[in-house]
Amino acid sequence: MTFSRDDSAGYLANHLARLFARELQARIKPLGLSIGTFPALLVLWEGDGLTQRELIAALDIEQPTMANTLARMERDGLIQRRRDPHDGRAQRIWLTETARALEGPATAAATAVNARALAGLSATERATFVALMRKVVAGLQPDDGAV
Amino acid sequence: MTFSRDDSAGYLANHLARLFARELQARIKPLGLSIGTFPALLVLWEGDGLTQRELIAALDIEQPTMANTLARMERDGLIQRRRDPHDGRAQRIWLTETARALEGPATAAATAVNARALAGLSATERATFVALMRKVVAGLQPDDGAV
DNA sequence: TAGCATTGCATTCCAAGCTATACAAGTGCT
DNA sequence: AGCACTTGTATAGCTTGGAATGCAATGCTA
Repeated sequence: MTFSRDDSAGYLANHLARLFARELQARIKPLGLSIGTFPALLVLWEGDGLTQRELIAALDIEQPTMANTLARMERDGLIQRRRDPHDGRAQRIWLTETARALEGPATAAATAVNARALAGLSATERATFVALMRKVVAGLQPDDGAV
Repeated sequence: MTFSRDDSAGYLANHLARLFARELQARIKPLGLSIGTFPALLVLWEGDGLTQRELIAALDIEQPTMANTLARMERDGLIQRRRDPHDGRAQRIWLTETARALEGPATAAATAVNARALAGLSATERATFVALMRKVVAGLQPDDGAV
């Protein structure tokens, strides 16, 4: 009775994420983007001027990871950081024109990746798949040591 | 019509994998293991004496990643590498007693993580979830530029 | 059998994620 | 005002993942 990788949700989730990452990277590299910045951009395209803390809350990323990602984004001309006038600790994050211009092509690339990934599933299966992932994420999210 | 993270299979897969990784790491760190070695160990527990190339094929990991992982495993006393007598390029990978002894506790930890992750799903949902992940992985796997 | 292509692995360099830690700016209390 | 506490970021150091490249051993073929 060995532990079977292909029956393990965790193993499959890891494999799945790597495959998605490979696909997405291939498609957005030509745009000058890398996958780590993508989640942050998705949030900022909806509205920028957020603090690092707000981004973290939206994305469930650890703070040092986000700090690091933002540093790369600033280096690569995707964002600017300006101190919050009311709170000297915080910085508000603003997209550059470059980053704004990438919203269309970048989300199109992500949509294409999702489409390719789910190509083998029926419409019902796709909906089920996404719903189940959402459910598992939600259940795993907090320190749900609930009774 | 913005791109919605929580409707995106790719975003969810990434989030899911991070949550699984956090959980598993917490549980196997006390054993002296880290998550990157886990897939390799699962294969080797089924039978060692494999080459790096064979491990890579089993796990769909890039070669430099595996080389790196194996180097850490050797450093940490989990494996030994011995040259293949018939092929001077290849090395065969053998588990140490330490690594062998960890099979029980480590797979128990992974099983516990899976159980916790899927706790909110019915038995049917669990089966569906795993089956769908497998299907998407399979579809994404090759360079399926099929006509 | 000499030359070339292939194979197996290592190395370098980078991104992206994490933990642990540090530190400065704000807040609250006295 | 002074102090402790909290909050927002940054830094150091590690793991895990990949691309690009190098190199030695092997295999193939003319």
